[in-house]
Amino acid sequence: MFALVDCNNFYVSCERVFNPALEGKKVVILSNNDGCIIARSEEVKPFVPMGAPVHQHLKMLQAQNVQVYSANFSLYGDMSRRVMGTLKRFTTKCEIYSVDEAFLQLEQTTQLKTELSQVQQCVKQWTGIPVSIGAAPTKALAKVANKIAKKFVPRTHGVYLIDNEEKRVKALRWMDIGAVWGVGRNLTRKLKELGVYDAYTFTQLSDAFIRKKFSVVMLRLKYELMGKSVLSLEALRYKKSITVTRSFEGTQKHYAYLEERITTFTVKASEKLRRQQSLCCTLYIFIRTNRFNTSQKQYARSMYVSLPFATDSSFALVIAS
DNA sequence: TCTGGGGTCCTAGGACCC
DNA sequence: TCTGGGGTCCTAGGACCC
Repeated sequence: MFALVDCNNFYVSCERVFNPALEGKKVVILSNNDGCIIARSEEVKPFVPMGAPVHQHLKMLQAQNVQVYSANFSLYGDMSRRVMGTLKRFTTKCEIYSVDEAFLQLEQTTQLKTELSQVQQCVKQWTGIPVSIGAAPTKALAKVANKIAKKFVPRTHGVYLIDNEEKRVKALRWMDIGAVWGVGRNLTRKLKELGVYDAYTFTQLSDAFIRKKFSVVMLRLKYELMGKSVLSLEALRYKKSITVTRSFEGTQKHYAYLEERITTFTVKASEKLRRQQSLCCTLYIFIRTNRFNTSQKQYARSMYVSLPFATDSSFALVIAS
């Protein structure tokens, strides 16, 4: 069985740990430059979409008396490590999937639900972060179970298992196709055109049809939703690419400024590289104008720099950049 | 006026080889 | 007038995720 442990409103929860007065209050967290809303407390979700530009919702935020915070990523990273560290005390079979999610691989026993409730309580007690847990025979189904755990908290208390055929079918019939893991906007549109509106209907399409109309990725998804596990736990993951990018505050017109920023980003990237004890042999540098500015001509340039030897040296990388 | 940042994987098509 | 077939590797672009 796979269990997906997902931190509730992670960034907001982190802020609440250090400022308990925010508990029960409406809170949003903003991206770099305070441009977008990247996290919302439960109370805010109904009226502010994820990723929304702040300036379009300022009045609403004020009217609803929402507490607005700039992101503190180093704090969130630290809290994430604490949560993951706690999970790893329960099992070594743990895949850190993102800053606020982890898959655990566990034996299917009659005690599983009780054990997962204990995990949930332990994480809350040790880190202050509330989590929801969904468990099922495959990763994709664990994702579905997690959605249910979160959606029906009064009944599930944040823990839900899909551990028999009846629950699996019921869950898939309930699940909107667009909410399934791996089905984004474009695939949703395509599937709905074919009359597929829920996850269960998707699993009724033939393998050949899925392979022909979509890709091997979607075929794997079908197997996963059918309860046949094809995605395994990836406990150790080294990043294959490391990125440092920023949007600038306003329009920049001086070459020297760009040069300084690129140097800074390159140094940051090489620090990340050394932290995971890797070397790199290619550098990619790109720049582009504000893509939301429709009144002026857009500009975008990029280039790859192949290094003569693999390195993690800030110096070598900055010279190359 | 103001719109984030960091990742993964797959596929089609071109270049090249025998 | 006729112009193969099969393979690999690389890259850009597109899809997705949180």
